Parts: sequence; structure tokens; C-alpha cells
Amino acid sequence: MMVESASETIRSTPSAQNGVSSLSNQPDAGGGAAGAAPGGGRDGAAGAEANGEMSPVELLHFQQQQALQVARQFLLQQATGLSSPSSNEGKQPAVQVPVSVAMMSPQMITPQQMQQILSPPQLQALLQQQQAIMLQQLQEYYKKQQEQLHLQLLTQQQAGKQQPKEPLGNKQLAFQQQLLQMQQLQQQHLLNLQRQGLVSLPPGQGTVPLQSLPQAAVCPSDLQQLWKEVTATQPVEDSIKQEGLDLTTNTSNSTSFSAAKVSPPISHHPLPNGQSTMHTPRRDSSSHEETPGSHPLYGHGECKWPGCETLCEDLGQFVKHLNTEHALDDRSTAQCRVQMQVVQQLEIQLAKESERLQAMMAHLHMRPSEPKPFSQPLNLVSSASLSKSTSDTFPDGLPHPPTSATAPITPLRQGPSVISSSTLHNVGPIRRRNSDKFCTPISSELAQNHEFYKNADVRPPFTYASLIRQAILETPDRQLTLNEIYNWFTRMFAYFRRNTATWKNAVRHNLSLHKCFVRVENVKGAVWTVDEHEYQKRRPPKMTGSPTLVKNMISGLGYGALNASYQAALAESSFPLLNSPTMINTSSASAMLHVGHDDVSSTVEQVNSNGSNSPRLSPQQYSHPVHVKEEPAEAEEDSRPVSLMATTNQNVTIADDRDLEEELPVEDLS
DNA sequence: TTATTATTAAACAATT
DNA sequence: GAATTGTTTAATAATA
Repeated sequence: MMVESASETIRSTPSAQNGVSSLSNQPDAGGGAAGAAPGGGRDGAAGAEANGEMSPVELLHFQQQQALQVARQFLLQQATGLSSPSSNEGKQPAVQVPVSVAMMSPQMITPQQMQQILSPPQLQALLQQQQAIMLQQLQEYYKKQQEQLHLQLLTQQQAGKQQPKEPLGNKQLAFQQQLLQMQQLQQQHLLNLQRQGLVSLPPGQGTVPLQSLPQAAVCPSDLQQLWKEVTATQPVEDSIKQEGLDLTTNTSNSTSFSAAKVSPPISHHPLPNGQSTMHTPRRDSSSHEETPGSHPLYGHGECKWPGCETLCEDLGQFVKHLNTEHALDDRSTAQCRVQMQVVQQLEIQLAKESERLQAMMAHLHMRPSEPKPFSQPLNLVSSASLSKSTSDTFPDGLPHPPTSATAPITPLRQGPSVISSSTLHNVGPIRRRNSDKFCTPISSELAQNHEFYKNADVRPPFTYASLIRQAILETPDRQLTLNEIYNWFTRMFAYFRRNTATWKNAVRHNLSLHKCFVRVENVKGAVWTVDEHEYQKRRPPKMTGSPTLVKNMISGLGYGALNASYQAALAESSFPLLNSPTMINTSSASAMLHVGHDDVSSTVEQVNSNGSNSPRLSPQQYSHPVHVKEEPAEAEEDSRPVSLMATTNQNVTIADDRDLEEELPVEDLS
């Protein structure tokens, strides 16, 4: 009996999509969770009107409170994605965090949307990037705060000279309190990171860095020493420089150390000065470099800077525009910060969902496989009940899931990449068609991301028809009952373990709608088969550029060209997926990539999946009576994954050649 | 702008 | 009678 209780159906309306998101723009939402910073209750008073009748100490307190408030707000924004603009913007330029509400609306992107936007490897890369960025940002922020504290201390010192009656102990105490507050903020932020899974901790070490870090950063002896040096007759700049750097180094090193220590997957190496660098994937690093003729912020003739969309005719003009309009200033910095927060929110959501998945997996008694950098929550099942033999899946040792060949392709085509309120709704209900194109042969994609899709609640980027066809073709008999198709969906994709009412209806609808699915009556019921001929007709090639190109590529260049095109796409993700690098034909590959992914996809997909599973069967099922199997649906569940493994391997390696030869006579390609 | 395709929802009938 | 299976229609969105 299918469990239909998971009625949390994702509606196609953007409002419903947004409603799923647990993100909140309400300050209290985040404040309740992460805003428990000590002394937070007084911020309201501190944030009140500054009447200019304060004593120097009060003024100092006020300033410190303001700094702390800003700091807290910033951290809360970091942790919870609050978009409330800082009310102290003008008063605290050193830590101004202007946040545009409109700019923050990307936070409403749901995890599902994000998953649809980003392919598994992109999610992974994004997370890693953001981890490093956030840590770096955190370090910089604390550094600023430390410097600011020193400045305030100097001010205090001068004030103390002017008013020697002011007891030094109070100021010292206030300063210590402030440092402690900062320290607690720091703690809390790191705790948030850890709790959200952004900084993963090895078992048994969860609290060690957290506790040791702030103490190491600001221990009482440090405070004493700091106070001594600040109150001494040291030059101001020296004081700031020395102590600030010391503290910063201390803090940063601690942060970096903890991050690097507790989260080995993060390529995050502390430098002596406390700054940190990260090893970004090659694809990312290359994307940040200005390669001739392209720029990551330039596309489709317009500037991709958030909220800009300025039209630039060529790259030169764009660079000029970039240097003039988006130079290093407060605005750009703020926008960059906002963008980071946007991404971070997505990351947080992903972490939450991953955590949820882990809990689900744990609940279902699925033991995690070997830890992986950030796909760890996505590769929990290696040999659980749902999967019979995943070790058979990729015996070639290739770095398969979730690194995908579609990584740079699928999501990045999602409309304008400019994040603005006007374009945000584009990432709402994303059609599966997108990724059904763009060089995504379903069998290969499934082979590479088999584990990913099976364990992660990510919607597979294929149409229902493609999936149904794949399900049917994977069976030796190439026929499935409806229930078996259901089972295949739920077995292969975690996503389809929920919203059953929705996708099952869609499956039935597709089976009935498309002529490529042929229903064959049986004594015990009916099974569904695939009419490959109809399936190919279902998506007539739209290759407008060169109608003969497909034939040339297939018959002339052979599968090498197809493979090359695929590899060319893969090359962008620096992922050596296919094991025949010598087959790259750059010209044909680029030609194919430019002609149209849809056709490539369909062609490859056809080539890949047709006949690869059971070569002994003729693909012309539509013209022959189908042998109706009689075994019960449940009995075959255990045996099918094995065949799938063999299938997926063949698809990636040698089966395609054979399949190509078999499929070459198909006349529908022209 | 239009046509095509995919998705989702829903109603309904037939079957189990 | 309930659940499942299968068909059909419609609305909506994305894309060519």
C-alpha cells in the first residue's frame, strides 16, 4: 500500500513555493534562535535616541552597545538570514550592513527550487565556496570589530584622562563585558554554523573547538594584557596595529583552525596573517578569472551584477562599466555582502534539508556511507535496503556522484542570473524540461548521480516520460506494471518518495498521454512498454542550424563525436567522467554544443538507453508482441538494481558504441 | 506572438 | 465499496 500521507505537495504557484520555505523575514524568528546573545535585551535601549547629554562613559557604552548591536544583527543575519537593515548604518560605517529587502528576496528560494536550479555538484561546490567565504567574512568582521574596540578604548582612554574621576574599573569591566559579548557572539555564530551543518564536526569533537576557540581568542590574560597595553603610553597606531593584529590573528587563526580542523572537507587553509584561502574547484576558479571574451558577471549582453542589468555591447564595454559602476566602494561591498547572504541562506536551507535527510535516513536505519565532503548527507545509503549493490555501480573508480556532467549546464540556463525581485520568481516552479535537454542523457546522468538521486530529496532533471521510459527499459523484459513503475520511481529517487499523489498522477497521465507508452494486456493485469519509434517521434529534432549535422556526427564522426560533445560539456566542470579522453573532437564538440542540446540529448539518450539494457531484444517492440512476464512485482525488486548497475556502466563506457551501431539505422534523426 | 511540450490538477470510468 | 488503474481535459509555464 502506497503511503499517500505525504501530502505536502509542491504547488506550482510561487506563493505556495515560497510558503514552503522556512526562511523568515521576521526578525523575531531568527532572534529567537540565534539572537540569544548575552545582553541582547538591552539593545533596545541602546538603540534609542542618543541624546547628546551622555557622559563619556555612557557615550562609550552607547557606542559599544551600538557596535555590539550591529555585530549581533550582522551575525543574526548571517545565521538566520534576517533582512532587516541596520538602523545604525550611518553611525557605524565600519560595520555597515545595508541590506536591501528586495535584494534579500532570494532567500525565499526553497530548497527544492535550489536543488532544481543547481545540479548536485554545483550544490556541493557552492557549499564549499560559501563555507570558506563565510569563515573569511567572519574573520574579517571580527577583525574590524576588534579594531573598533581598540579605537573605542583609546577614546575611552582620552576621556578617562579628561575625567580622571571616572573609575577605571568600570570602563575596564565594560570593555571586558563587551569582549565577552563579542566572544559569545562569535561562539554563537560558530555554533549556528555547526548546527546548520555548515561546519561539520567529527563525532565526539563537537564541542571541543567551540569551547576552546573563544577562550583562546580572548582569554582573561589576554584581556589583562590588552588593557595594559592600551592604557599604556603606547602610540595609538602601534597599539591598534599590534593588538588588533594580535587579536585578529588569534581570532582568525582560531576560526580558521577550527574550521579546518573540524571540517576537513573544506579546503580552507589559514595563512599566517589570519586570512584564509580556499581551494576552489578548478571550474570555479576559472570562472572567476577573466578569460578572453567572457566574464562571470557578463552574459547575454548585459551586466549580471545584482540589480544592474546594464546592457553592454561587448566585453570591453562591460569591463569599463564594471570598473566604473561596480568599483570597490561601500555600495558594491554591501551588494556583495547581500549576495553572500543570499547564497548563504540557500546554503542554510540546504543544510537543514540535508540534516533532515540524515535524520530520515537514520530513522530508516540506513547507515551512512563513507563521509564525503559535502555530499555526505547525500550519499548516505550505500548498501541499504533500497539499494542492493551500489558498489557495483561504479567499479571503474570514477568520481561519480554527485559530481555530474550536467553540473555547469543545467541550472545556469535558468533565465537571467541577476538576482532581483523581478527575476526571482523565475526560479519558482522550474520545469523539468530544462535539464532534460542540455546534454543530459538520462541513463548516464542516472548512472553518475544514481546515489545522489536515490538519497537526496532532489527532483531528477528528467521528464516523466523519460523516467518512465528509463524504468521500463531497465527491466530485462522491458515492461512494467504501473505499480512497478511507481516502485522504480520511489526506489531510484528520494524525491518521489513523497508527493506521491502528484507524481503518480503525472505518471499515469504520461502513460496515457504519450503514444510511446504502450499498454499490453495481461491475464493478471496490464504492463506498459515503450514504443521507441513513437518515443523518437515524440520529440522531433529541432536542429535548425544544420539538419545534416546530426547524421554527420553520428554516422560520420561516430559516437566519438557524441562522446566528445559530452566531454566538452564535462570539461567545463573539470570532471573526467568519461574514460576516453582521446576521443575529444573539439570542433565537432563545440559545434554540437552550439547546435542544440536538446537534440544532442535526445540523440545520446536514445543511443544510450536503447538496447543497452538488454541487447538481446530488438528495439522494435512496437511491432512485435511483447512477452508478458508473469512474475510478481515485488519479486523482481531485488534483482533489478543489479541489472541497473550493469546498465549504467555500459552506458558510460562501451555500451554506447554498440548501441550506436544498433541505432544508427533509425531514420528519425533527420 | 504562437506553437509545442511538460507539469499539475482534476474529473471520471473501468478494473481489481 | 474502496482502492487502483487508466483516460481525458484544462490550466499553467517554459521553450523554440
